[in-house]
Amino acid sequence: MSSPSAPRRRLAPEDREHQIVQAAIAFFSRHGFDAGTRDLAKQLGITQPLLYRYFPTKEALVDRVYNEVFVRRWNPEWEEWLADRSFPLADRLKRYLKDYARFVLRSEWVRIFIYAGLSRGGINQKYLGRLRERHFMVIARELRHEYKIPEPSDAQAEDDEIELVWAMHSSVFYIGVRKWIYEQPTPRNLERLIDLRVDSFILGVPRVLKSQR
Amino acid sequence: MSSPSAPRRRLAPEDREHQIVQAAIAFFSRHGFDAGTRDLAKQLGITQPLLYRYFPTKEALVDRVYNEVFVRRWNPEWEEWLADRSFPLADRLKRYLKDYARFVLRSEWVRIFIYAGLSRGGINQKYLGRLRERHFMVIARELRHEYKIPEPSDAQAEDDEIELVWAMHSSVFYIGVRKWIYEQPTPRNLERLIDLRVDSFILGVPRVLKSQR
DNA sequence: TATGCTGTTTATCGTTCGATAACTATGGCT
DNA sequence: AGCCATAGTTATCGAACGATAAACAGCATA
Repeated sequence: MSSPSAPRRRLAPEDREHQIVQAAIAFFSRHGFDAGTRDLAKQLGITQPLLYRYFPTKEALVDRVYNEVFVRRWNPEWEEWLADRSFPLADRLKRYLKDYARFVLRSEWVRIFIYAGLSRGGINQKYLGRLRERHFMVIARELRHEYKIPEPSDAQAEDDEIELVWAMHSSVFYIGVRKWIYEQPTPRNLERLIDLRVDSFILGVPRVLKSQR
Repeated sequence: MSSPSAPRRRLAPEDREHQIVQAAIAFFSRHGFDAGTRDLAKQLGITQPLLYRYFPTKEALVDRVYNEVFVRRWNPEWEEWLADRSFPLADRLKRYLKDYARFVLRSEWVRIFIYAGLSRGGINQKYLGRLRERHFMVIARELRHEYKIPEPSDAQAEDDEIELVWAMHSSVFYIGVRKWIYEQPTPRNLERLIDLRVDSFILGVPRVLKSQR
């Protein structure tokens, strides 16, 4: 609770704006983007019209939230880790997925990503395209290299590879869905879950791909 | 479009109620449960207050939608298929997952399930509990039997099994998330995707579990 | 200490929401 | 053919929404 008569505090515009965006991320990720601007303002300890000094419409604030969450915070090192052949692929995958999970398996990220898909079809497609191009394709290539798998002969075989990467990758993200969307209890040590998934991926997928060719 | 002046049609109450529920499933799954009752009524070609003759509140209608989608339509044969040792486990898993996918990988089901989690924490926990008890535990047991894996020694080892089943199972459901939430193009033949996932599961998971014990 | 810019609040508008009450008219029945 | 129970409509309420205009007040500057 704030004090009974909160003193009116003047902030520098960039500070206030940053504060609003951060609060909006937490607020909308919890209550959805249909939640009211008055409740958001109350959470900030400011009045509702003040939001409109910093954002012309609610829509603009929502756009800002999406951008803040998806466009920023993307670690360019991930791609380098995955391609670094001085480590076994299993280790690279574990390192990558653990850091990626640390970044993405948070309440706000998971929920906003899902909200985005539900209410604005296509807003996460840019993100997913980047994921496919910069991570999945690299993983597929490295997998072929390390396990001497023939190059895909046709588009079908190419899809198969990506699909199996999707399966492993999404099974990690889905841990976040279980926790933050379904509110299910999740095994405490995430690193172990990732190790298990990567190990079974490494043991299973190369043999499946070889048997297909 | 309906004709300019639609004649007022009187339906038997049970017919009208059924019609409303079906339309509500389609409508709310597309636009979310915050969408207005007036638009739903328009889609039905009736007026908004008529909805309140059949459901006391919007909340009641929403509850009805959840029940219709999750509680009904559950094939009890699934559990039998999974436990039927006259077939190899791989075949059982493929048969089960393909039928389960046919049931669950539809726009309304996927979207309503996700909406349910987002706005009503815990409403899908009953469903997920059933999934765990009746499918995941059976799969884990059959896996141990077919691949001569020692019984789990502690709760940790038990969780590991379930987690690896989760990984495969969720990677199938996630195909629906990609298609109906992210609106991504998805490889046309779903059966092949399931075959790939099950094969890599069967090749990878037993070896991971054995190496853990 | 007085001034002026501007960050912030109060008051309020028009719209849309879920929900209720009163009126209308359909179609099975005698 | 006429009756009447009730399915369905029209009209409307109060609350909550996004957004705007005008009044207020904190704080750097002089």
